[in-house]
Amino acid sequence: MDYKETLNLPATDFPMRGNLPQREPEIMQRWTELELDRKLSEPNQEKPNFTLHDGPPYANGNIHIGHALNKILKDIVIKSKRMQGYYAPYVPGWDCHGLPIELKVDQKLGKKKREMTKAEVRRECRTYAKEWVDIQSDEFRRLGIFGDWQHPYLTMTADYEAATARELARFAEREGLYKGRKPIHWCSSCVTALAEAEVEYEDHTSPSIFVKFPYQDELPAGFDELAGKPLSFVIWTTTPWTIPANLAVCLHPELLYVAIDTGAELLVMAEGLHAQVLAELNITDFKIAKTFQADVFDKKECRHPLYDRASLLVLGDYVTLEAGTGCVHTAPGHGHDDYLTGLRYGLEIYNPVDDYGRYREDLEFFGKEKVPAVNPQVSAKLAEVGALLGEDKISHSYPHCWRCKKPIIFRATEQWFISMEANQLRQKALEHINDVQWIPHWGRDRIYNMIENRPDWCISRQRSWGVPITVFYCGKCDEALADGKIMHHVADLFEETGSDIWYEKEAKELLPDGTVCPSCGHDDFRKEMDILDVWFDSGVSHAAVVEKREQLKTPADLYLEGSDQHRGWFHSSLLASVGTRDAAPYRAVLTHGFVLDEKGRPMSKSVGNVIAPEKVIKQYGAEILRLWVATQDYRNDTRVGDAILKQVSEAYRRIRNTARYILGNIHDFDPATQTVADKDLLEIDRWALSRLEELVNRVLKSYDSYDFHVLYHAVHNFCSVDMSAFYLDVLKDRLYTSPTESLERRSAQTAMYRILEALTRMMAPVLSFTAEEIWGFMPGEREESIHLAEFPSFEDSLIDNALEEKYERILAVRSDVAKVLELARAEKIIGHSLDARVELAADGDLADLLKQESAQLASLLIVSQVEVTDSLANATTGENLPELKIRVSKADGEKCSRCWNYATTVGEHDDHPEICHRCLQAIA
RNA sequence: GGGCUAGUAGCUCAGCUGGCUAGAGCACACGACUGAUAAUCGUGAGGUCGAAGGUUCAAGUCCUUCCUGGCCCA
Repeated sequence: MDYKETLNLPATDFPMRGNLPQREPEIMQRWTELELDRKLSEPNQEKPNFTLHDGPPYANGNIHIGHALNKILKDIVIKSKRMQGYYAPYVPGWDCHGLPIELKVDQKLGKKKREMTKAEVRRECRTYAKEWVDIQSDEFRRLGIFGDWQHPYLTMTADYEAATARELARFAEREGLYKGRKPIHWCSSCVTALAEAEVEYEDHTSPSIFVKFPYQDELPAGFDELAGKPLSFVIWTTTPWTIPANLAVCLHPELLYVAIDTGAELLVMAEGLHAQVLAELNITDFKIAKTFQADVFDKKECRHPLYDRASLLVLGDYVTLEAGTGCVHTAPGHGHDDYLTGLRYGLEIYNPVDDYGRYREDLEFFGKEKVPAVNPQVSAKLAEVGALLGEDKISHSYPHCWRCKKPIIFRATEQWFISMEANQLRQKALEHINDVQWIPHWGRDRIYNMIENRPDWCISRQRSWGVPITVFYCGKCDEALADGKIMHHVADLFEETGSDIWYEKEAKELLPDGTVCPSCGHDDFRKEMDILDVWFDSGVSHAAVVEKREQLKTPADLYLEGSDQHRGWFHSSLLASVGTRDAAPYRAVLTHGFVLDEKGRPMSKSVGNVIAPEKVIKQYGAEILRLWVATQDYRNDTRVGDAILKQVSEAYRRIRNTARYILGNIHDFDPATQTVADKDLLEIDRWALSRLEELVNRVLKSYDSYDFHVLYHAVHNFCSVDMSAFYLDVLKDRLYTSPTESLERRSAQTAMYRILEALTRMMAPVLSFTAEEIWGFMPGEREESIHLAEFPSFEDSLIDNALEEKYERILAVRSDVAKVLELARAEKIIGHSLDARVELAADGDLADLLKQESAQLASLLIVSQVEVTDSLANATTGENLPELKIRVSKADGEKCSRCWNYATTVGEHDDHPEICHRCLQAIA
């Protein structure tokens, strides 16, 4: 007789292999049919609201693995919050304005662009951005990200642009907006400002000159020995044309300087550079008159070598000994450091160069001359007045225009700024930083230091694809009209048609009727043609999105982005919100690190180590990418590569197979009618549920603290160690051989059902596809999607510590026995563990435990017989438990052909000579 | 150069306020099973906790310096 027919073996259609690349789209189809995105986005007043506000990715290009990490993390947060009973809507957004898109469109249009109006070019940009929004939207959804994909926010829609303009108006109303000057890259040939991305660096030969700046102030105390001879500070520059704009000479506050006595005069330069400089200047006959620290010269005056004005001595940390003299020529209108130094010392941001690269007409000696062609004349003039110490040529890397390939210059231009000091913006922002929970905590220091030291926020860009700065200029007196009320009026116009109207209508059509210039009374205006920095666009999303959408709560509970956003979005959002609302836009900020390759290097096309999400999805499935996110401690940098993904797939397989095995064993279980009450459960089943409850506790806490990798390891270990290697293995005998309706079988099924049910719920935020798949195979009544269900609640009462301690000891015995079984296996005494008979002896407590548990030990050890005795000769001593003695031999009796246990009762019955007594009863 | 940050077995992670031979899973090697089978079970081998100093009865855990990475600035 074939006794296999009498067994209850696992049976399920749940496939062992995930086949994720094919199956995931099918599951997504089901989600679409269930309208999950809509159901989960619908406003809900009954549940507490949890608002995670999405930081908008830039709408250009396919998503990369960093986007995937970011969105999956957000999705895990959203789903876990929802499963904890919150209403947690997710409104995805995109950053649509800005230079990269404008440049791409430029490229696409080519020469055609010259015949197009700004408004037409902007329409092209809009179309381009929308295309990428749609592509990225599909890519994100393919990752299993849930959200209101039908109603995302885009920074280029009319309502958003109107909101942006309003926030700018608010700054204007509070007098936080002002016009100032700042040096930017400028191409005099193209007559245009250039962004950093449009600048190419190439080798270029420049003049190299040393110039004396005569000291004209009183000597500091203790410098008497320098009196009597002319004293000069020596600077070095490769841009003689900026000398006319010089306003200062910068020294390092801590480096040592020397005064060199050449006989006729005294020259000051850094101590660490003097030998080199004097050699270049061919000065051989000198002595060091004095060595000193330069800070005593702070704010003393030199005289400009050409003009009748002072050049201030100032201090700056950025002065180095790499080149030059350690005394740095400073023209605040022509250099970045110079500019910042100028701001610190209250110097004019002076720029005598016009849009075409010509000196202003009134500049003495060089009026109307073109820079940098004027260089030789400047040198000659310096020589003429005796200020030129030396002249040479140098080849170095120099910025060039990417379009016309000509060298560019750095020159101060008129720009719009948000003041960090007006309304104490800086001070308030720093205070509000402390109201926010920064995760990890060091995010606080990071952003604090940045806000503390940053200059005023330059918000203007000389471009067209963006929100216009809604300011007018008087056509007569050129006074800027940055009036809050008028700016709100323009914002109202944007609300209807978008900001394109700025480019389509005349100033007077945009202004309220009867507007006149407050300073001259004139009524003819022109529009500002600069646009806003895109960081301002995204920085006001709290106003444009969170405050406006009824599903969202303000301030948002969480912003979650990469740690680069301390400088980016967290930063601009904080300033935009504090500047207009005196409050931070977020309660908590969570950051993740960057995705590196397997060796820890940043990914780049040139290195060829880029891992595209698309490829991972094709090869492994989006689920593996999601699980990968959960394996990593994302607060630090994370790594990804083939080996790591393979490892994640293996972990996935383990979890999937655990679920499959349980499904196979509960296929005939009806939870509504066959559940065994807690008090009637077998002991080991209660143990399993106790372990489960500890897992539930751990997992819920991990979701709460966003420690997803902790929960991943906990779940994986539970599946591998508690379930697969012990509980489910031990259960096999009972499940397969016990009568279908027996308490033994139903008790095991009750436990397994509850375990899988809880496990599935807990994994759903991470393994969103697989959890749904399992959910569909579970017996019993349930929500139509796992994503409409909630987490299991933690029941402290289900944890039985005494029981767990007992099983911990039994597991230690089991581990020691396994080692001895392995020895017996090596000696060919046994093959399968059921071939074995185990004798045990122990001292003290352990002896009591073994005797007490002797009846179920064979089952727990998965051997045919266990005998507990008081002492054992020729036995092996336990490694975990030195008080334990173990002896293994071939089991007594014959192997039962039904349950495969050895028993002396096999052969006792004439009708069923091949099976044991226990099986005989089971099939009776 | 500055701000922030990381460095524990091949990989992913534990290791709380310093205290038992530094743990887990995976991968690897070897073996078992063939009633979880493109699965499952067992055993084993892997770490001078980035390096060097120091504090302490005691340091992966505290301090100093250095090395190698990452992000953001310059």
